[in-house]
Amino acid sequence: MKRERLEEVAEILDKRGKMTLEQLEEAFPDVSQMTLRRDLSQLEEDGRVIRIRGGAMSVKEVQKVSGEAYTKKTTVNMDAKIVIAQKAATLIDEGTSIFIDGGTTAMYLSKEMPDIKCNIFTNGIAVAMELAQKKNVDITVVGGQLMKDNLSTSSPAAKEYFNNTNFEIAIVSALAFTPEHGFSCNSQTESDLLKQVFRKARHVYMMLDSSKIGKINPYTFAQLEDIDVLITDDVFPREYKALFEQNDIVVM
Amino acid sequence: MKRERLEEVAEILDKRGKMTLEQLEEAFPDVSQMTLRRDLSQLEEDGRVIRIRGGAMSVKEVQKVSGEAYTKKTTVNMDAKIVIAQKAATLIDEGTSIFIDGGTTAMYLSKEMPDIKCNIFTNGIAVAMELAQKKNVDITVVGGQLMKDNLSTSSPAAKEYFNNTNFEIAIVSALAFTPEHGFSCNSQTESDLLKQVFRKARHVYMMLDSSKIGKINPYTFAQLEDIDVLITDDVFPREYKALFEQNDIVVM
DNA sequence: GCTCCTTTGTTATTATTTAACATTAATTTA
DNA sequence: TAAATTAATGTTAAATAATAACAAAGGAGC
Repeated sequence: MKRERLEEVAEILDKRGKMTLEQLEEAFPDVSQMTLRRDLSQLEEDGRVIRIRGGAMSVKEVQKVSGEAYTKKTTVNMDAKIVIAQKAATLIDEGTSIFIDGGTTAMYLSKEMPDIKCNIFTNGIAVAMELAQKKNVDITVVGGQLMKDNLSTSSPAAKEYFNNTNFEIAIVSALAFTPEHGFSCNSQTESDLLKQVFRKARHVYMMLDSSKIGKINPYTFAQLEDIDVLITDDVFPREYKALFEQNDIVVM
Repeated sequence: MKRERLEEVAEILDKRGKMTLEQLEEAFPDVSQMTLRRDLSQLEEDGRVIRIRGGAMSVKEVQKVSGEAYTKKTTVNMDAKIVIAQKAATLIDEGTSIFIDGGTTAMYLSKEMPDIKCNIFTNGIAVAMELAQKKNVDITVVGGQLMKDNLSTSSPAAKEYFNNTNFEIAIVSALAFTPEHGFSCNSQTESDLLKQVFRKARHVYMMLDSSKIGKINPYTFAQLEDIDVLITDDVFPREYKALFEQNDIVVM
């Protein structure tokens, strides 16, 4: 109930750019002003909205106003990534030990995830910061050199460390996929780390939005047979879907 | 006169990200609040600033906020910490290898720091995210369990890792200090980590705002003789200053 | 010097936000 | 399932901030 409303408020603000509290009250006649205020506070904490006197403004709008092209990866295929992340979030059970990577999809996943008792290992510091808001989640961050483009860390030492760690699930995404080259990324040490994670994980879930298909990145970290479940969006090509299913991969 | 001030207001806002009117008044003691308000109105029309209740925010900051998970923890003694951080930032030279801790003062330090070639090791993920914006800085994040209150990580494995790492400078802060109990924090593993860092650092700089004095936290990680330079604010008690200087510590 | 115009300061008014508490709904636990 | 706990919402009063309106001060041009 609250969750949905929050989402709606964010959406209408993204659409209209800027609204006064009065306008928001008109749009949501069933809740009090105070509740809307509280919603805005929360959206502000999530970085989706800026509160201004008398109302609020969507961050998207601010970016437009400032005239700067916002070239971050966070916007590429963002809607698909959110849907994928929401789906993945439903697969997380209480008490499990999970590895999550540091990609943008993982970032959305950590936002959507329920606040349940579980152990999460991640190499994404943005993911870690997001998860830090959930009080039941225990977080362990992989150490190592930070890559500035995707805010993820990796190191040979971390790979060693994971020798004696086990995961129920590893939820990762790739920067690129082709049937011949498998799933690939752009960092050697990250690739090594992920290979090690897969060795220790009981199930591997791959989040792959369709924009990644047909692309190749330098370091392959997984082939079709390494993964168990594929979570993707609805424009995922049919022939690829068949290919995955032939390899006993559940496609969602 | 007006033009210059407008420019200055815009600059300081770009730098500090967000300021209350009160802070602006401190920064511009010669003009009235109303004038500053009018300045903000104008900057808002120019699209350089977003006015929020109680102050304003630079558009640049808004863009950052939208990318990051924004954990707002408006700090106690924030002004003192900023001054301390600014001072500490001047002590960083090109090409050095530096350890920075994960405290809030360190967070401000990473904002104020120049974008020069250097290697920074940190156990603070908020610090790491901030530094990620500087393209010349090479960042290594300490791995381990994340403490949600201060967004810092630590682990015995990280301590091992630092056995073969050297630092020119370690810049840290403490949660508490008394002459008898030394510098203390609230985490055993973090304390262990810092002790190890001090062993490998040529110089240790301690950032300590005066609100920390006379307090005690459970884990002592350093005594007076372990540190070389103390960076503090101007309400630091005189008798403590003498005490530090007796121990060959430079007080700034 | 004066006059017009811009900038700044002061105060009173208005509007918005926060805080505090009461109430209801939802979740957990026994 | 009911009781207990926690989270969400609503209501009101109090605090806070923003605006408006006007007065005063500073400058530029004559």
